Amino acid sequence: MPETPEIPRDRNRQTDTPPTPDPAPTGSAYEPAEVEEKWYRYWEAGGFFDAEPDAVLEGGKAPFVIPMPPPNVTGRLHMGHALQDTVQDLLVRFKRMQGFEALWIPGIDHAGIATQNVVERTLKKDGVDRKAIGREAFLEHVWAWKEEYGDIILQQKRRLGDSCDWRYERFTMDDGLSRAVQEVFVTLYEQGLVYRGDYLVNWDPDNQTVISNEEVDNVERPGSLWTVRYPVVDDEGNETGEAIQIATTRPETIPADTAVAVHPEDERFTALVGKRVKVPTTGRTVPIIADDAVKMDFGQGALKVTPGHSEVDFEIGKRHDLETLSIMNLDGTLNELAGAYAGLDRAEAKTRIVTDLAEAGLLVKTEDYTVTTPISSRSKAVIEPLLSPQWYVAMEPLAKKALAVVDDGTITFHPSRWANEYRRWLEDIRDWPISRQLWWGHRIPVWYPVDETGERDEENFVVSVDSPGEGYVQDEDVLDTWFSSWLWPFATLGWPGQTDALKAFYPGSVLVSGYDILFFWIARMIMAGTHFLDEVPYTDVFITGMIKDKQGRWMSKSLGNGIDPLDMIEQYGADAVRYTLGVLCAQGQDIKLDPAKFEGGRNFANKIWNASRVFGRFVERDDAGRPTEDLRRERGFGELELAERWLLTRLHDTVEAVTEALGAYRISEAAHLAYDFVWRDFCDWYLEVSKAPFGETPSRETLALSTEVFEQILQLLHPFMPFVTEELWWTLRPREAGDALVASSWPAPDPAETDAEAAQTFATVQDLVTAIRQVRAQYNVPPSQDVRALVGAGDAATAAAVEGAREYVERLAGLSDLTIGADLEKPSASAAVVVGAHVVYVPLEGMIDLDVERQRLQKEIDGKRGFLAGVEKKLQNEAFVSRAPEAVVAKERQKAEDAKAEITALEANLADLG
RNA sequence: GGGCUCUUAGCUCAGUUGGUUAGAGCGCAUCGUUGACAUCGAUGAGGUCACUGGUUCGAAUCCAGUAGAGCCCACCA
Repeated sequence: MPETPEIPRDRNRQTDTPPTPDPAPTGSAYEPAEVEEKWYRYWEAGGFFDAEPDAVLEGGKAPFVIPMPPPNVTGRLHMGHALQDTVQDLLVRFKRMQGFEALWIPGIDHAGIATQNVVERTLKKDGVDRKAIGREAFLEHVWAWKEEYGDIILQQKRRLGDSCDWRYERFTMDDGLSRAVQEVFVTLYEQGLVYRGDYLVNWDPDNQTVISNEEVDNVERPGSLWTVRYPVVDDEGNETGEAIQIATTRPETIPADTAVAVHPEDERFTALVGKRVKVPTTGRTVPIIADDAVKMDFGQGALKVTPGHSEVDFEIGKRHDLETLSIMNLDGTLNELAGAYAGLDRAEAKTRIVTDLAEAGLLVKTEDYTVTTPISSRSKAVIEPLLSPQWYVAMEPLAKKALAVVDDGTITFHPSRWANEYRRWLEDIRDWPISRQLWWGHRIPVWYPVDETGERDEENFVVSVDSPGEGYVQDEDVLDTWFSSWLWPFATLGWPGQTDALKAFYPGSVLVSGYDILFFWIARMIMAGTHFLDEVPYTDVFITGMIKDKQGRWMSKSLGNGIDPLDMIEQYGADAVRYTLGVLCAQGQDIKLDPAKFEGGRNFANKIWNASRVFGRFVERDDAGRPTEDLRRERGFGELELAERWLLTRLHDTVEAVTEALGAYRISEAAHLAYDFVWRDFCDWYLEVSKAPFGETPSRETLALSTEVFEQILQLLHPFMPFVTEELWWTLRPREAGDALVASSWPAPDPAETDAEAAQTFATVQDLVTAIRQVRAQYNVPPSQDVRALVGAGDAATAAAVEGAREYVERLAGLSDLTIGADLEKPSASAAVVVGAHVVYVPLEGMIDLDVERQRLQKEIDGKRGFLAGVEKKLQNEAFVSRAPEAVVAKERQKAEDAKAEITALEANLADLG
């Protein structure tokens, strides 16, 4: 049995003193570099990311599990990782705070071809040739390379703040996973789902390996379409003078033709079917056959059949029992079957053959033609369809199960349209060629008997994890990289061992990935999970958009348009990068990324930092700078001031909305909601209103409430911006060691501490303040100059409400005097603004230009009238009043009334101006 | 050849089941250095939601079509 991975069982939360936060920041700007590293070290060493099977199995905690898409061992962190990791970490931290036993499993993929190429190139620089040193020595080099560079990307992920449980870290080539891979191969073979087949494969002549369909890109390229004469011959082999014209884009494969095909219903050729033609460039004659696959309207209506080098032709060949000639070597040169062209590279051969055809008078014409060319997505080499024996997985039985779990809703895709893509692929799936002609990878567990001469018996192989014993040699090939990564969600937990980790954390919760590996990986993981464990690997799949450059192009080395996330972290801070990516992560559209966008995140982090200083500097501290006093609110909700009741109400609503949005993977929305609350509500209004006047210390009650709300702000923002929030967390009040923000609970404001009426009143205050500021701006009243204002309230009750908020309005609008009354005498030479049920007069003796004010009022009145007209038209519409819901109609009526009152007030003021 | 997505302010994009006078960030304009923050504050300008038609009392939102942009599948040699 494979080794069960060693996962420590004790939660090891640090009890040492946590790092010292900067207690009384003196600079005006937040410096992320100083705080990020120390907190990450504290979190990791303190075991704050640890997830324990026992907590689930015995503690009754609900698990939340995300398998990290393992980055390639050759990889460096790029923006795609940064985006996906941000989402994953956000979810993991959020769920962890919500009380889930949250596990994010990290690891690395061995990335067969990519790694082999990298190491091969490195060796070549030192003059070492892979083939010369042999398999064993080469693999030693690869392992050495892996040991040296293999975990760079995981270190980089730490910079981003990834809260993985690193104790679970795995590598797709480690012992446990290797064992799992081999067993899966054997199991599938025993189930009849792995087989060896001799078919046309996608051959990459550069890397000299087969690749799967998914690894091939079809690229349109300018090329040529040549029309070639194939002379018809009689039974004796003499040319009859007739000929069939054939259009082809691949004249270099002519020597491998084994038939010429026409459509059975094509009357132009009916008489010729059954006769033979002479294949140009070779003396061979081949039959003219009839097959449905031929398109009558393409070229001259006749097709050369080359079963050894074309998939369609291969199928035709099977139907007509044609010979399959393979004229190409594995390196893309032609072999001896190509006669005179043997030894030439395929491109060279093409040119030569065209020239020779022309000389022989067999070339009818050459046309420009756009050729769809298969390209290896990795090496960019033109793929050659070649006949080659390979190992395959029969996919249909696996696909059926994987389809069922999406159809029945066990797995949900976000956004849902990806489920359709997924279905489309699975419903029309082809068998998966899994063998690769590489050295770096999982060796195929197939053993061939060898005789004394060393001859391998290809027929009587044994499929087994371990060698059957003396006299057997193992298959030289390795398995496709994806054949190990499709086991990732459970192999990382110790499968096929029945470990506690597996019991506790399988099935997982969410997979976050880009759509680029939907087929490669996501779909196959679901197949593997449902097939081998009878359970889905996760219930939710969140598909992110792909990161493009500013102009919408893919980021690539050749274009040099990549943005290095580490540079961005250095420049703006990890929190800024994370927050910005969170904002941009809306509903799976691709993201055009301009590095300047990170400024927004940086500014937000800075804003939070500075906000804490408004009240944070009044917190008493010891010599080490730690807060010594635990300020707690003593007043009940009802005793709080208006602004405080409003703030708590907004906090409650915001937390609720953010929680809901995160739960539904609406990351961008959650980010915006939190931002608005922190910046607009907390900073712009609450802090401005509650700030102590110059030279005064705010009351303890004010400090207590500010601390309380800010603490929840930090919790709310922590999944987005873990570093700055953790740093500030320790500056608010004395905390026990280990009482870190990362381990705190997701905020849950008391629904009883909300007050819709207070919120309404405060909104009126905001409107009044804004209105007065508008007047000040309109008339360029400098902030240093105090003005008076008069608020005429509609009735005594609203007047009283505004009276209660008098101080706010005075302070925020810069008023020297505020008169409030239900029935005010309007001062002369004043600007008038209507705010809901209130009219605000701002006396501007000497500052006001009556003409300008008249114009402004008229414009305002016209606007309101236009609006009113629209509303009244709606209300006069019998159909609207009778068919629209009552609430909607009532709302419209209210709008009309408000507009009328506002117009009346404004008109009165206009009249007063004379 | 099939399928999917996108088109909303100068730019980049939000807009959940159809009901706001259509929003944000950046940019732009005007004003602002007394103790959180100029990585800031206040105020403002800026949109017939690609186009056409339909459904509906009501459409940026639903349906059909048109035009652009992009992506994914597919054996037209």
